[in-house]
Amino acid sequence: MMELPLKIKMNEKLFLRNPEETELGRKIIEHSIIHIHKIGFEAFTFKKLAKEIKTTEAGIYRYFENKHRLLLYIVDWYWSWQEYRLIFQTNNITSPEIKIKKAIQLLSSPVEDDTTIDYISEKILNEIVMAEGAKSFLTKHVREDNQDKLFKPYKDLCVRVAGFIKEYNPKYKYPHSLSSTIVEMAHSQKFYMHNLPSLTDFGGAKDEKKLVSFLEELVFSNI
Amino acid sequence: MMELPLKIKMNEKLFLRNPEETELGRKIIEHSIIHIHKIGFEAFTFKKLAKEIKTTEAGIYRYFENKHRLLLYIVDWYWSWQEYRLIFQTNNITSPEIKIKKAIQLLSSPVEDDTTIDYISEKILNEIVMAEGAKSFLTKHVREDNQDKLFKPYKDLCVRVAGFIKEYNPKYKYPHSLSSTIVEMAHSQKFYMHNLPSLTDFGGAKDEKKLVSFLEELVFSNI
DNA sequence: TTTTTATGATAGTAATACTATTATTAAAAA
DNA sequence: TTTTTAATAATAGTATTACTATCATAAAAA
Repeated sequence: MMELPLKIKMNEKLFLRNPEETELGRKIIEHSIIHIHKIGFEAFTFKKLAKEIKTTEAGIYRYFENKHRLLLYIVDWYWSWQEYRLIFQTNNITSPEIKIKKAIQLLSSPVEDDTTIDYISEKILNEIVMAEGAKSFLTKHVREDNQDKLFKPYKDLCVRVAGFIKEYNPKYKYPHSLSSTIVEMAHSQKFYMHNLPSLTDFGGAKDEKKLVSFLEELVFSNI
Repeated sequence: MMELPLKIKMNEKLFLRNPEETELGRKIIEHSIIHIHKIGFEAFTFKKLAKEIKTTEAGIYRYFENKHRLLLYIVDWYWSWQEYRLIFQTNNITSPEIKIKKAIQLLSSPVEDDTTIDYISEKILNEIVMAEGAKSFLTKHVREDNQDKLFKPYKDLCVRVAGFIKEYNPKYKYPHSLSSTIVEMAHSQKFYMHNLPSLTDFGGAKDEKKLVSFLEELVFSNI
């Protein structure tokens, strides 16, 4: 796959100090991804992360208000990156069918590291989003967070896919719900596949192709 | 709707002392539901709950190892109750089409309190499952919990609905994935509807009917 | 009646989720 | 170059969380 310079503009409310701009900030992002992936979001603390990157707890608090904001930051980054990939891969394609298929494939296939941003591992980030992503919005403060546009990247991606669906069939009544179903299922079915396989029909490890078929059938028999 | 005596057998690994059997135990369940609903699972603590029901923190720890187990307990209770309702409502129905429709309706429609168990509010429980349910399995110890059969009620329900799908069309390749998609979407689309409406096509408050139509179309155009 | 069982009251600990202060250092502005 | 600013390191401190432990007492079962 072709690579190109990538700069994702993040919502300023996510952080206190922009982590992209400093060495320490980038280290925080890099190692929070590794660390959350390793021990899980509940066990993850700023103190542990500080130790790992040889800074102090207070040092990390200068960048992020709390660990939930940091999770939102990396999850938002992930969805922005996915939308960026989708825009790139569907560019110049006119057929809505192919665009939808591209979207499904992009969201379902195993993620490989994109080397353009060296301090973020997209592969690990993808696993975090599968396992912890829902925690970014399953809180008592969803609505305030939503008003602060903190879910914009996820919503933008869903709206884009919903747009493809509308192009394919302008009369279909539930493009947004179908779109969020695809995006969510692409991630949660994979989580189930690895952890609660009886909730899926994808037993083996190499069954991402079946997941793609499932989602494609789900969409195209509908619209 | 007709009511009948209801006794749900809970997995013994969920608790240290069976909460159904004592006054204090039932109070713990009753008020944990109310309290988690009110302040959210992250802010919920045994100390706060203890104060509410005029017992001590240590008193609650005699029943549950930690708050995650308590969440699992009430979430499991919910899915057992839903499966029970589904069994009851599809009893003597032979048409798989009608059974699937019943399932969708049961899972999507607003929940009313079932008065047979006076210390559990199914209506509130349903809202908890929409907002916090995923946290029961989005942990680093999913697999051990799964081995301990702690997700059995959820899986049983999905397997039952998958069975209806197989009855309807034995050749359909993804009955389990489609089933878990329905069950999950019935809950998460409602959550979105109230909190992140742009991810759905259900704007108004009274749009549960549209959700039912969306899910029915999703299933029947597929199988 | 004795023994078991459940609860209440209280204490204590390590870890978490922060906030605050001061000193040091590096980079930018004057 | 000097001075100012900005970023980080080092340290301390607090309230809350997530538990464990102990002992007394009341109620129920044997």
